[in-house]
Amino acid sequence: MEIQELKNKKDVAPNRENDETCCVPTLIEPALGVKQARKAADVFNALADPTRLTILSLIARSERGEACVCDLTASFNMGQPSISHHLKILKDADLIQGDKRGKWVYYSLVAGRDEEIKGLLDTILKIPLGV
Amino acid sequence: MEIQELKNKKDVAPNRENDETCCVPTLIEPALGVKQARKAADVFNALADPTRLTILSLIARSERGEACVCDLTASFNMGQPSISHHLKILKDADLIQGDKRGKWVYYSLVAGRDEEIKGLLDTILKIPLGV
DNA sequence: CCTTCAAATTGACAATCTTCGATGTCAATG
DNA sequence: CATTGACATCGAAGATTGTCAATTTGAAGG
Repeated sequence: MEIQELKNKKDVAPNRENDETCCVPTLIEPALGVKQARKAADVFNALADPTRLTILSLIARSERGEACVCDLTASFNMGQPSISHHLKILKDADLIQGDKRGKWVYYSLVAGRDEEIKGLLDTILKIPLGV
Repeated sequence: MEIQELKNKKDVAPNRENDETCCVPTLIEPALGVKQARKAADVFNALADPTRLTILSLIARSERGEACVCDLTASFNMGQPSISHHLKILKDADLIQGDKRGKWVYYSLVAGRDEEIKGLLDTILKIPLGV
């Protein structure tokens, strides 16, 4: 998850008049800030695990839009600490929020990003499984 | 990137009539197939790196919708093998395609998934950088 | 208080990822 | 056909990740 600065434009040849002569880069516009790329990668990284996607899906499709850790733990062949670990990653990426009520903690999609998150899931889940 | 089956429904208590008594999971509907979750996680994983996001952004915003490896290599403080490695990951996730013309290989967004990919990038890049 | 139970945290380990340097491949060119 | 340049592949080093077992925290109830 290391990050690197884009090289200064001056470091690369400025023009490509004759396209076939040599590899003279047409450097593209200020594409994406370093911080922006890092932040976006963090969000995608939170989504880059089957368990976490399933957790999100379970929460998104649950009757009340929330699920407690014990609900989730019961749904996987995996220890409770692992589920807590995944929940923390989703929470750090601002995808879910926890609400402690009594002894239980109920997780739901972050208010206001509800539709955005469901949209991301839907986009990806439309992809055919291939082969 | 390990995957696990959802536990059988029978493994968890079936009802939650009295909400406050105990943690009796309301198990949610067949949320997400294992294969589907894995495939989706692979795609998100390909997007979960700042360098790869920047590469995608450079390609998407380039004048002709494509860039050769030397263009990209010139844009990063990183060796050419590393760029090739990232390109392979993006290609394996069916996000980009390579076209060899002469000595050069030109990469572009996969035809037909053009808009989908740009949509994913836009969704995430709208996220405020926060703190 | 003392116990119980839900959830978070810690420490350890194996597996995976990012990067690099070195080498291999393949098209163009002389 | 030998060389050059663009790109891919390989092997290794170091960092990061996912999982588990053990422990800790914190609220509820006796």
